[in-house]
Amino acid sequence: MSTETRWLSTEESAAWVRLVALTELLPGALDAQLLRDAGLTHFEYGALMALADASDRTMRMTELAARTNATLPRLSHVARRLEERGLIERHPCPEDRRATNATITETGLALLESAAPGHVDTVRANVLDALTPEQLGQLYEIAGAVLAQLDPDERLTATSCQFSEGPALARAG
Amino acid sequence: MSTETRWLSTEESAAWVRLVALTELLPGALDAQLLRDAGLTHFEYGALMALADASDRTMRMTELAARTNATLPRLSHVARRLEERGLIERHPCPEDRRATNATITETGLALLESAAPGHVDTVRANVLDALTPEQLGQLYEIAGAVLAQLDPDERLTATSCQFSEGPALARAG
DNA sequence: ACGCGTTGGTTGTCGTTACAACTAACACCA
DNA sequence: TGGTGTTAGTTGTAACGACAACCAACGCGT
Repeated sequence: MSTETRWLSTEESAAWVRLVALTELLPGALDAQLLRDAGLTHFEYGALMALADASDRTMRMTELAARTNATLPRLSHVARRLEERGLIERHPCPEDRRATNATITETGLALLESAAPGHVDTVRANVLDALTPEQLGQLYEIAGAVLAQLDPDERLTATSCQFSEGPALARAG
Repeated sequence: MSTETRWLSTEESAAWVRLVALTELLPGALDAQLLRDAGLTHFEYGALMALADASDRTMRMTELAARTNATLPRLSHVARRLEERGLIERHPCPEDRRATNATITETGLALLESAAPGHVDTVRANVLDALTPEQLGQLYEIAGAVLAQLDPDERLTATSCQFSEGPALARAG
C-alpha cells in the first residue's frame, strides 16, 4: 500500500529464495519418510504427538487445532480419518456439549512409538545435524520473529513447554 | 537406523517446533495475499517470475520445474491452467522434439507487474522487516545448510544469480 | 537399420486441503 | 421465556498436488 515499492536488495533476495525453497521442500521430505515408514503424514504425526503429550491423552478439537497450526475444518477431516483407523477416539465433552474431546488410543500410541525414531532421524539428517549450536539458537530467534508476524496473537504455534516432562515421545515432536 | 535414537534436546525441540510452524504458516500467508490481490498462487507467481527472468522469456519445462522446486507433473498441470488463462504459451521445442518451451505472454507480464508490489510488501511485512541485517545473513546460511541436505545435487533451488540484472521484476521473486 | 535404455512431458486418479455453509449449543439480557 | 450473538464442530464442494502409468523422442551400440 506504499506509493513506492521497496524492492528487495541482493542479500534480501538471496535469503528469501532460500527460505522459500526450504518451505517448499521440507514438508515433502517429512511427509515422504513418515508415509513410507508409518503411513502417517507429518501433520497427522504432529496431531497424534500433541494428544500423546496431553494430560489424559485428551484434548479439545479447538485446542488441538491451535497446537497443530491447523484450521478447525482441516483438523476435523483428519480426525475422522484417524478415528476410522482406530488411532484416536472422539467423544462429546460433558461440560460443554458443543465441544469434542479427542483421545489417542493405545493403537495410536503404539504407532507413534514405532514412528518416532525414524522421524527424529529424518529431522536430524535434514536439519538439526546440519546446523551448529549457534545456528540452532539463531534459527530459534529468526523463526520466532517471523511467527510473531504470521501469528501475532499466538493463538497457534504451541508456545508452551511441552518438552520438559514425560517420556521420550515428548521430545520427538 | 541407529540402534539408539538420539532424542532432541530442549533447545533442538524449541527451534524445530518453530521451524515447523513457520513452514506450515508461511505458504498459506503468501497464497492468501496473492490469490486475493492477483488470483495467483505463490507457486504460479514464482513460475511466472522465473519465465519473466529468462532470456526470451522462455524456458524448458524441466528447467522451470527445477527453478520452482516442483516435480514435472505438478508443473505440467499448473502450466496447462496458466495457458488456459492466457498467461503463458507452450510450444514444442524445435531442437528437441520431446521438449516443450514455456513462454510468458504480455498478459502474464502485466499481471506479474501488477502483483509484484503487493507481494513484496507481504514478504517484507511477514519476514524481512522482522529480521535484523545479521539475522538476514544467518537465515541465508541456515537455509543453505538445510537445503544442502534436502537437495544435495542442487538440481532444484535456483542457485544462479537471477537478481543481478534487469528490471524491477527481477527482484520481486 | 534395429533394439534398448533413458529422457521430456502429459494425463488420469486419488487423497488432502481450503472455503463456505450449516447445525448445535452456550451466554447474556430482556 | 424468548431473542441475539458467539463459539464448537461437522460437512460439502471444488481446487490442488502426488504418484503412477503412459507416450514420444533421443542416443547409442551393433
